[in-house]
Amino acid sequence: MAATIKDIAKLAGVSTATVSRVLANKSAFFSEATATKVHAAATELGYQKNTAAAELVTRHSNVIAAVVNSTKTNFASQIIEGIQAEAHQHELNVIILYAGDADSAQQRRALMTVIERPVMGILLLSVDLAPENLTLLQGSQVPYCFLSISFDGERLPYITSDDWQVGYQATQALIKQGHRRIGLAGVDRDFHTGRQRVLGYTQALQDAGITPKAEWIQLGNYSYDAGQAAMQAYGAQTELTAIVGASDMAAIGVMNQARDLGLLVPADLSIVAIDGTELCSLVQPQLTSVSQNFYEMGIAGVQQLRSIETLPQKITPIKLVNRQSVRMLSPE
Amino acid sequence: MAATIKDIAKLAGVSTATVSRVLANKSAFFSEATATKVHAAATELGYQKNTAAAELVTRHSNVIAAVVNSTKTNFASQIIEGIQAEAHQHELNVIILYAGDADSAQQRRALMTVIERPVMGILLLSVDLAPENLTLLQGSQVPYCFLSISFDGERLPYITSDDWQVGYQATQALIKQGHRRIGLAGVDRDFHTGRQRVLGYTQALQDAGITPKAEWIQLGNYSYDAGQAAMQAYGAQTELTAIVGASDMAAIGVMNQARDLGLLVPADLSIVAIDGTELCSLVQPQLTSVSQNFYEMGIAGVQQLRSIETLPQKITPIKLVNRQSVRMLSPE
DNA sequence: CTGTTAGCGCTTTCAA
DNA sequence: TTGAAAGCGCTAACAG
Repeated sequence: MAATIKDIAKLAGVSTATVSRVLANKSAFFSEATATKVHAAATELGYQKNTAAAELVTRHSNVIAAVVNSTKTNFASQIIEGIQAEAHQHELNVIILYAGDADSAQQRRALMTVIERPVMGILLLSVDLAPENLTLLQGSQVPYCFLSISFDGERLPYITSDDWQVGYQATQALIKQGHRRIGLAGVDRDFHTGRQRVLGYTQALQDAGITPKAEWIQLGNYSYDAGQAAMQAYGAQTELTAIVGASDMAAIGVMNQARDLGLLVPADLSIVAIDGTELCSLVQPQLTSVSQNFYEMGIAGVQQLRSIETLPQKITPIKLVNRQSVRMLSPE
Repeated sequence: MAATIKDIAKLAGVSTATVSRVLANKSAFFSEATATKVHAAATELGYQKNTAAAELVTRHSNVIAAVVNSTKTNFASQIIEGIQAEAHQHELNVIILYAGDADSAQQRRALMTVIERPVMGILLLSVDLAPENLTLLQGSQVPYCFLSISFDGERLPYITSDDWQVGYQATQALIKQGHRRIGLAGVDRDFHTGRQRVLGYTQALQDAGITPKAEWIQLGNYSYDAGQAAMQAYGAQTELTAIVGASDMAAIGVMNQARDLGLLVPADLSIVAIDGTELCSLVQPQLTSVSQNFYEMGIAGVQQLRSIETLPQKITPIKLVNRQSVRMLSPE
């Protein structure tokens, strides 16, 4: 049986109120003498505070919950690092929950575990909530903010990159190197994020006077497999000289499949990845990428939760990072 | 102000006890009629249970906390998936905390957040606890188990692979392909796990009549950088024909550095990685590995927590997975 | 089947 | 500076 403030009170010969005060360090509300007694008793009993009980009365919590869509999202860790850094700066603790990929039941489970307990806010990393779960979240009164995902009509609070720009800049980087037949591999057009990337991609081509063919865009779910499948669809004889991978994983899928088809990167095919996680510098050749600032997303997310007024949307910067997967194309 | 069972009780015209009963679905302790009334009232008020309050009285929690050493541990996600699968099977929820790499303060923070609240158990993934934090953990009365890490003298509960075997089998795999001058790159000899791997490696060589030179073993912290540094130390003119990477990351570091030195894998240098995460099939050539069963570690961890009797240690199986980074060496 | 009562461990007025 | 008392939201005897 764990010791409680009651036990301490008895041992120190004071009231529980006093114990509570010195333990909470409400200085100027107790004397040095009693403080010493109380602390002594506490250590003697190996006292561990029951924060849950305290939160029950203060109706206040210092934990932030980060809900992640799947263990496979390789950029999540960067966001989480940002969250932790900012949270710890403000004496906030963070817990992480995995909500599964597109599994409404798993999402619900994760949401429930945090909603049913006192948390000061919920950050949803790249999770596309099922409608019923969104209702649940909104009904919970807990402040929340989506990270690395955006929405169309609904006015949900989110922080992410400008996905249109992401698509545009990735494509433009290739155009600048002389490429004109450029694919886009592994995007998901079912959601806002993907649609924006497609739009940016298309616009970049059109601004260069290029009309993209429908088959240049290969849809998918941003995964390695999606990248592979896309490259298979393009085929060894593809007219494309460059491809934008919808994510790092997709880009790697494209690259490896290209190699299997006998295409060398970047000699035969240039690739730009979207995300810019450490994966890009792990593979050979290292992938040039449009890199998102995931760390800052995390920071901004915590700030959003802490701010009273909700300025619903925020955009974090992106930048092109040149590595080794793009080659300048000389005019044919 | 969120609705409580009191509100429901009032609205439904019953006692809070009854509300509690139907909401907890203690069937046979209430009539259909009242149940309907209560549920109606609950939905009308948008009631959300305060589980923290409930746990306070039942002194019971259904959440398992997984403490992970760092966001960079790339195999953690597999363990977590195992944990979740097993946990959900038993109506348990899981939360994850990051404890930082070797930062005692961060460790403490993570531990505190879970110890101060009701959790049914704590799983520590590959975290090497500072002595004072171990004391903290043990004093908390909460069941715990280490995963993917082992200890020497102390009788701490842990579940992991047989690291001696890991080292032995990785080395042996190379020997079987005709290699005799084999390095070990990126191991950390400061901890039990690393020491065991070194021992296994050494024994495998000796069993083949080979006496390893001291410089064949390059110490490090299992990271990409450690792998790179190791390969740099070996140098382009190395006598080694094969290297065991202490982790996937280390192996990739070795491989990329080797390429920078003009060495081709596996033509000039064979590599076996330890861990066998998806990283191994992402890189080119794909890395042959001694693969650990991380998913099963997660499952076993939850089972350990649920079992009354603590059978302190458990070993999960490993297996050699042949990919593309090892080449048979013809006799010179 | 249902209500009354007590109490989980803690904080916070209010009085002293 | 301290203690008594009330109560956070919930569950669990116990009695009816």
